[in-house]
Amino acid sequence: MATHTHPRQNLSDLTARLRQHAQRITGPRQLILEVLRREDHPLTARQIHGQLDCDLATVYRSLRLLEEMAMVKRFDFGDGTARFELLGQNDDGHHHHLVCRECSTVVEIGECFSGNLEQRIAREHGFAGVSHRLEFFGLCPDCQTT
Amino acid sequence: MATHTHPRQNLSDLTARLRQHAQRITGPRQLILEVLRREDHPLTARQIHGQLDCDLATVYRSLRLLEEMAMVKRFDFGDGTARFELLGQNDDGHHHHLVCRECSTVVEIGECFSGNLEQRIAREHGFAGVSHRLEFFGLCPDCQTT
DNA sequence: CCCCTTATTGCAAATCATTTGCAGATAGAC
DNA sequence: GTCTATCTGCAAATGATTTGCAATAAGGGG
Repeated sequence: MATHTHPRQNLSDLTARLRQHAQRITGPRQLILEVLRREDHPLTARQIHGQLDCDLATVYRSLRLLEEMAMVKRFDFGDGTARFELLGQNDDGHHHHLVCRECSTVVEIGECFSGNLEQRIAREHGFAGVSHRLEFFGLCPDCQTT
Repeated sequence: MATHTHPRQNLSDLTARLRQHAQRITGPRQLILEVLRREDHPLTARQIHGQLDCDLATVYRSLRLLEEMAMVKRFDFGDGTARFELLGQNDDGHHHHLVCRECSTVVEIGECFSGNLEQRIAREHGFAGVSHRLEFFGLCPDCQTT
């Protein structure tokens, strides 16, 4: 099954990480972390906001902060809306997704192509610090039968 | 060097393709094709509009049309702005880019990981018609020295 | 070559995701 | 409890992209 990467960390671990960065532990931030912890798939800011009682702008601000602290990772499925996932303590969050073109179901993909390709591309073009963004799209089992 | 895929097709070839789809050959459309043909890297709608004398909305509408006709391909570098490239006659446009995080210079990448990975992922999760989106990001030679 | 129908354009206003200014609220140090 | 820098809520701004609508132009038919 979806081998997700969240060690199901508890809230106090999360707030501790927040505190380390000299950030305040506010109500909204705890709520956002709870929502992200509860769901194990990428959520949009709007989806998170829907399960909360705070301003949408605060959700965006908090997500941005959490992203800078490497507590959440931002994903882009090319539909013009960013998705966010909680990152584990020592998780660099490098993984990809398989997204259904029809119903937007998301499956997490652990695998990736060999790092060789990336290194070769970097070398060939003289680029440094090369990373990549990779997502898969297709029709999920349910949507095929429809 | 950038082995780009444009066969440097001429305008009449392009308008012929337009005509085949029962679309009218209008001034703006010809202009947009000319701009895309001249530049061999992905352009934003705004950049295209900057080299033209027609409404920005028309540029968006035309690009969407051309995309549906598979004459241009849309790319997403994750900065919230779509880029467009002209496609060759029998080009499916499948290639990737290496984008400089600093100056946004774009290098076209012909290579891709083996299709095996994609097929295995599709099979493992029961998805059909799986495709992928892959872009590389890094620091170009110029921006490293700065 | 003109006419007519229909596709297309320009313009302005609408959307949508996301950001920002600012005044009032509140964590957390003392 | 006080105090101050950090947050939040709210409203307005931004930027990419889309859309409604009346005016315009492409291209087939005569």
